[in-house]
Amino acid sequence: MPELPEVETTRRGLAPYTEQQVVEHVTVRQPKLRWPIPDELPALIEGQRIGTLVRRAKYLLMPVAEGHLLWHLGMSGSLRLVSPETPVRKHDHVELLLSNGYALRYHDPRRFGALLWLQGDPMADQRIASLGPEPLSAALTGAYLYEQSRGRKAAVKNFIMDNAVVVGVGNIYASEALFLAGIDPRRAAGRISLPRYEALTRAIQQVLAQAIEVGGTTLRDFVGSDGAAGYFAQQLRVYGRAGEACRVCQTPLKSIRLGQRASVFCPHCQR
DNA sequence: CCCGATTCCTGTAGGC
DNA sequence: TGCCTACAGGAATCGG
Repeated sequence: MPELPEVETTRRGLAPYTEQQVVEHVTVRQPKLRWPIPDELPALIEGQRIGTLVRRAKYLLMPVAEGHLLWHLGMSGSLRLVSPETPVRKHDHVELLLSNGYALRYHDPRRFGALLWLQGDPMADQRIASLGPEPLSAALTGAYLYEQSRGRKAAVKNFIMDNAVVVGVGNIYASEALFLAGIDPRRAAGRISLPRYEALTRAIQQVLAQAIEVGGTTLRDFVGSDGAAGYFAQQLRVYGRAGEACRVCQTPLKSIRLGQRASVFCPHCQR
């Protein structure tokens, strides 16, 4: 389940091997991803040079010629660099043959990911333009979240997972950050104080920065690596631990559903 | 505008 | 051992 740290780790791993390379050939084996891969995409990028990779939210932007490839890893997608002779696996949907001899392969069993073409300025695309601030930028502050949340009745967990509010906070990191900040995930977003949003901001930044660090050490080598998810290595405090003891107070962690997804929290530490 | 429900997909885990 | 079902979830879209 690639969240922001995994996408950032992917960007860092791929950049040295893809930037300034020419896309010699494109193979699309399965165009039916979250959105269909445009038929004209191979013709648009073959023979073109790849520029500097940029991550925005959980999107990976790859500038090529007069536009950008927009990758999204969904929840089971991965990008890896292999020798073109490496046998193609089930669910290897797209392959870019690069001028340095590497093949960039997109693998995605659940096909929740996407590969789109953005002509011209990527910021003109609605799905990019409508995104909230990056969580690790100075734009995310307690005051910002406090202001954005006034009058909103949705649960705070759903609020911080809203990409129009702040990007890159998926179920895992939302759960972990709310635990660190001591906030009950069910609380109405509009009824949480400024100091608590300041604590929540610090918690979001802490869990994401830590995960990038871990990913950076375990996923550094994308060449020939299988891209095993690095964040599993980190100590999760609540996510996936329903019924187990809270690491702080030993109270059994509770699991509820918020916005159609599992939310685990400590009923004693989070209020 | 806001918010909750639904949808896409397949591998895995748990029950029997 | 094998069949069946529930669950995992990012983000667009729709309905109230």
